[in-house]
Amino acid sequence: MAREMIRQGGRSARIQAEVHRAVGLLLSKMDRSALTVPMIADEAGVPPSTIYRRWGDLSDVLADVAIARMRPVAEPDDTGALRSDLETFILQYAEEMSSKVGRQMLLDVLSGATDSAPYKCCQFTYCHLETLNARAMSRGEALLDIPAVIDGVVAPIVYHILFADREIEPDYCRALLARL
Amino acid sequence: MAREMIRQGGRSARIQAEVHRAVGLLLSKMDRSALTVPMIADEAGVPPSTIYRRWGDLSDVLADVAIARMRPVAEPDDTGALRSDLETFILQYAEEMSSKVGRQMLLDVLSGATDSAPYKCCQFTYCHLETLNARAMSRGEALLDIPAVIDGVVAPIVYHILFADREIEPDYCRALLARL
DNA sequence: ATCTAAATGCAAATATATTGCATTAATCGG
DNA sequence: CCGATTAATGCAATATATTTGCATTTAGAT
Repeated sequence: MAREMIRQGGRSARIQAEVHRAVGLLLSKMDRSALTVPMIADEAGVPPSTIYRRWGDLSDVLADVAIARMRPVAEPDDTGALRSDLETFILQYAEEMSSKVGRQMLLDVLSGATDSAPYKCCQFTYCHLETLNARAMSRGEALLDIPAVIDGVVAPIVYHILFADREIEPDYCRALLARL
Repeated sequence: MAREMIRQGGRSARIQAEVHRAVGLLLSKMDRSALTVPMIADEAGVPPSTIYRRWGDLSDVLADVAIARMRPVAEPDDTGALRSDLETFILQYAEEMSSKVGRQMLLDVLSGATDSAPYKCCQFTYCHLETLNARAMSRGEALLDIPAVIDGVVAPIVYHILFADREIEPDYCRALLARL
């Protein structure tokens, strides 16, 4: 349903913020699988029908919240060299996503009805890497082959998080990086 | 809920089969997002409560059906050499999973309440590759590094299918294989 | 300030999910 | 093969969630 609001101001924005806050609060107190739309509505102080109309269903609300939470709030750390910038970013990414809530956020983004959400989500990663490249460029370093980093490092990490077939330790991430 | 039946025979097995058949039929006729448990129950000729009790909820039923459909029914094709065996398998895997229903099956398996389903699902791939290795061994060929194939080929394919950030063409798959 | 249509709130109607209890039938021990 | 045991089912009642029509509010534009 409506990801982009047609009306930006006042009440509409307030409800969006309240719903996001409510979901965040509830997720911190209870299991995701127990969450319901009426619950969120109650916590946010709006009638359930408002949520159903604006978002569609529970999975859409959760996808919307998840992508909002994944949106980068700050520039990636500047460690002085591309190689360490990349390692820092990858280790942080792996740590965030391999937690229970991280994996669930990924699944929420992927399972929502909004076709563009998964694409947006991986664009966040892409943009991060472009920032590292821009920095490297200003330092005169060789640049990353971004698709190669995605395929060779990010993809295996995400794969093993989603399929839960191995732990994601820092050493494993470093080994993937070393293969580049 | 109950993935493994305690009672294997007669009615119980018949209901399981009927529910799987019903889901398959309905999925071929309508959109996944429109599917409901009462609908499946009606098509399968059982009361909805039976489905709720045995599986839990809709996402569990779909995960169960998806993993059953992904379970390999036959040995992978034998093309006479490991390299071509692997290429054949990968191209086939990519084609099956990159379709709309393939992507949805992956998500159903990953999102279901059964913790073991995602693991089982990627074990199917792992076993396939082991079969190729066993064959290669009998031919006296060098063996695949299976984790490297998963990380270097399968993971990027799955990543791009799930995040829908690029088409999965055969040439792309071949390029991934070439990097090994 | 006024107008217009999007967004909301409310409540009724509908659909879905849960649960207790009686019944059926798969499995086990003889 | 037969009866005993109990998991699994079917049914119906109940609780919960979702959808919808309509009046009202309000953001954004003129």
